[in-house]
Amino acid sequence: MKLSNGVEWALHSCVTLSQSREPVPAARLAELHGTPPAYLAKHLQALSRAGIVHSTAGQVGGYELTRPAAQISVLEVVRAIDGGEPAYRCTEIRQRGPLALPAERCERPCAIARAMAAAEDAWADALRQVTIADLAARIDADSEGTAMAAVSRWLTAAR
Amino acid sequence: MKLSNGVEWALHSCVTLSQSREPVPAARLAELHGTPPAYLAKHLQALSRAGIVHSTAGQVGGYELTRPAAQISVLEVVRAIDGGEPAYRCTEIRQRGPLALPAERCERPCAIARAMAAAEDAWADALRQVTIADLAARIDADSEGTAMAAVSRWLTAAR
DNA sequence: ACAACTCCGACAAAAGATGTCCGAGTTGGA
DNA sequence: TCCAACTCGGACATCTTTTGTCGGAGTTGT
Repeated sequence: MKLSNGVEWALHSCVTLSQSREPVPAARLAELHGTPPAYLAKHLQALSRAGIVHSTAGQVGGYELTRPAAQISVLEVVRAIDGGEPAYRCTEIRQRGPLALPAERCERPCAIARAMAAAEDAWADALRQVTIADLAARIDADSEGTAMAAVSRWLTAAR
Repeated sequence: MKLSNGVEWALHSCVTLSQSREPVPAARLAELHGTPPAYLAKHLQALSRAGIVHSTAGQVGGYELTRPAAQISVLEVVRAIDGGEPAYRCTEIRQRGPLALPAERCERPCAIARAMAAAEDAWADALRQVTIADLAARIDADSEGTAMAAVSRWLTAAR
């Protein structure tokens, strides 16, 4: 079970975007994070499709959050990048082989699938309760209140 | 984020093994579950390396559980197949780019990594509380007490 | 001692993720 | 009104991971 690497870049990008009210180009975000520019842009497109960020073209274009950072959960970002499909998907083993069950007795999911789904629900709930604003606040607290100000300063100064 | 397909086969195999006190060959399990025999054997080897099952060679050989099914958690099986590495692993973005933090201020994990790790802990806790015996009992309950008996009967009869 | 059965690690094929490129559209200025 | 520069967006290679397969080594019962 491996999570796409772009999830990390997307989360950092959202935290960065929460510190700027002007649109930020993808190339600027890539420079700040030290990532391949074109590939980061690909993931930002996924965020745009999910309705998390809004893209404006043109000379002063770029990406910006569609909502306040406190209303964007980490789960939303992860789902946008990684896709909403569950990590464990049942192949319905019980309907194959010499002891195959008839399809009419398989309306409820398999007990194994239920257990795996419950675990994934717990994982999703944990991510749903954390917002982008929370992440920004925690990162700021880790650096004693200097990190977010530095990001905001760099975003406007580099223009 | 995708979980290996072999996890499902391994869990079903463990439930099946819990119903037999004699060793069961990998080919027999593959026939029962309708899976590629050689590939299932590969995953059973992983379970053997993790100390969950014990393999005996020879004419009447096969796989059997090393412990009572009530003492084997689902998490153990998942970890044995999928590997214990966390799904989200931090690339330390904060140490790259123009606003890179010095390494000595990065002893604690990044706030984003902490949030993701907490979610994975919740996922692992959910799977740790379910045992192979629980799965067998639930599958049996779903089929009104006929499934496990049928498995046990098929395992001995097909010999 | 033999023969048959088992597991086990090394070898290909397929899929997904990663990374890159150029075109379409839009905006600001002349 | 036109132009030029900048932006995003989807289509195109490259690469790692997963999936799947095979024959060999070892062990057990006859």
